[in-house]
Amino acid sequence: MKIATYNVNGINGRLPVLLRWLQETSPDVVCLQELKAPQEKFPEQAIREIGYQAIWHGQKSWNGVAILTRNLEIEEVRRGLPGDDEDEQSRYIEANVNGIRIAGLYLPNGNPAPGPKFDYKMSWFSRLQAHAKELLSLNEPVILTGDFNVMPTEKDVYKPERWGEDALFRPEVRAAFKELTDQGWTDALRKLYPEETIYTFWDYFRNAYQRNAGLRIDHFLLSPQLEDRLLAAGVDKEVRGWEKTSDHAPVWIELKDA
DNA sequence: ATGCCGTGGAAACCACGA
Repeated sequence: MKIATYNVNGINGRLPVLLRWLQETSPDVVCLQELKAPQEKFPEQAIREIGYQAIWHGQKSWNGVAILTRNLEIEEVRRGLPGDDEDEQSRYIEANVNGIRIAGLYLPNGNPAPGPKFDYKMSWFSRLQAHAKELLSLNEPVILTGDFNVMPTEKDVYKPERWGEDALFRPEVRAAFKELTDQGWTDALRKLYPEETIYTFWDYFRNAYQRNAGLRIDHFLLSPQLEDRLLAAGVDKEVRGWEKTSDHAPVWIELKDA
């Protein structure tokens, strides 16, 4: 089973790219972030026509997350991360698919830091840690995936010395990510490629993609029940070079059948 | 070092992203 995550940066503006990528790579499950569309503007018909069903949590202008599947039933478990009833932002959706609990997330950016946006990021992060702990206690196969807006280590940044104060790389953010993984989650891409330079995002300007000035911020975290089922993982880097493309590239893993 | 690009929505610019 192939599972992918893709921050599309506007699902309607990006629809031709998304459909082409889905048709060329045929992932079984896809988590999308940054739909930037209200609930009723999700392009369900176009996605259905190429063989995918979907659940989504939209929001006007910003955020928005979805889970797509091909020939697999989606049983939605929750939308919205627990721990703050006041949080209106659409950044989290969770479902059971083919015996796996899949959480698709879009962790807040947090810039500028310090400030209220950074505080929101850190509080969202602690809510995620708390919920992730709950999910681990199920002792079932669970995947946390999406745009974490965190480069976990210096290897994940093209120029780490320039990013130390940034909300994606500040020490407390990296510490929060480590605290999360230390619960027992496996960073799937790093497990298979411990030393490689792997990026999932390149800025639109300064020819970042051409210079490979990238960041690794889209991740797959696997519960212990999935560790031995990880067959392969990668980044569909060429998609970042397409016309009218997102600033993120799709990331995927392949799992052995249970 | 930096929103230099790009999106969406409202308004003919602004908020936001990483």
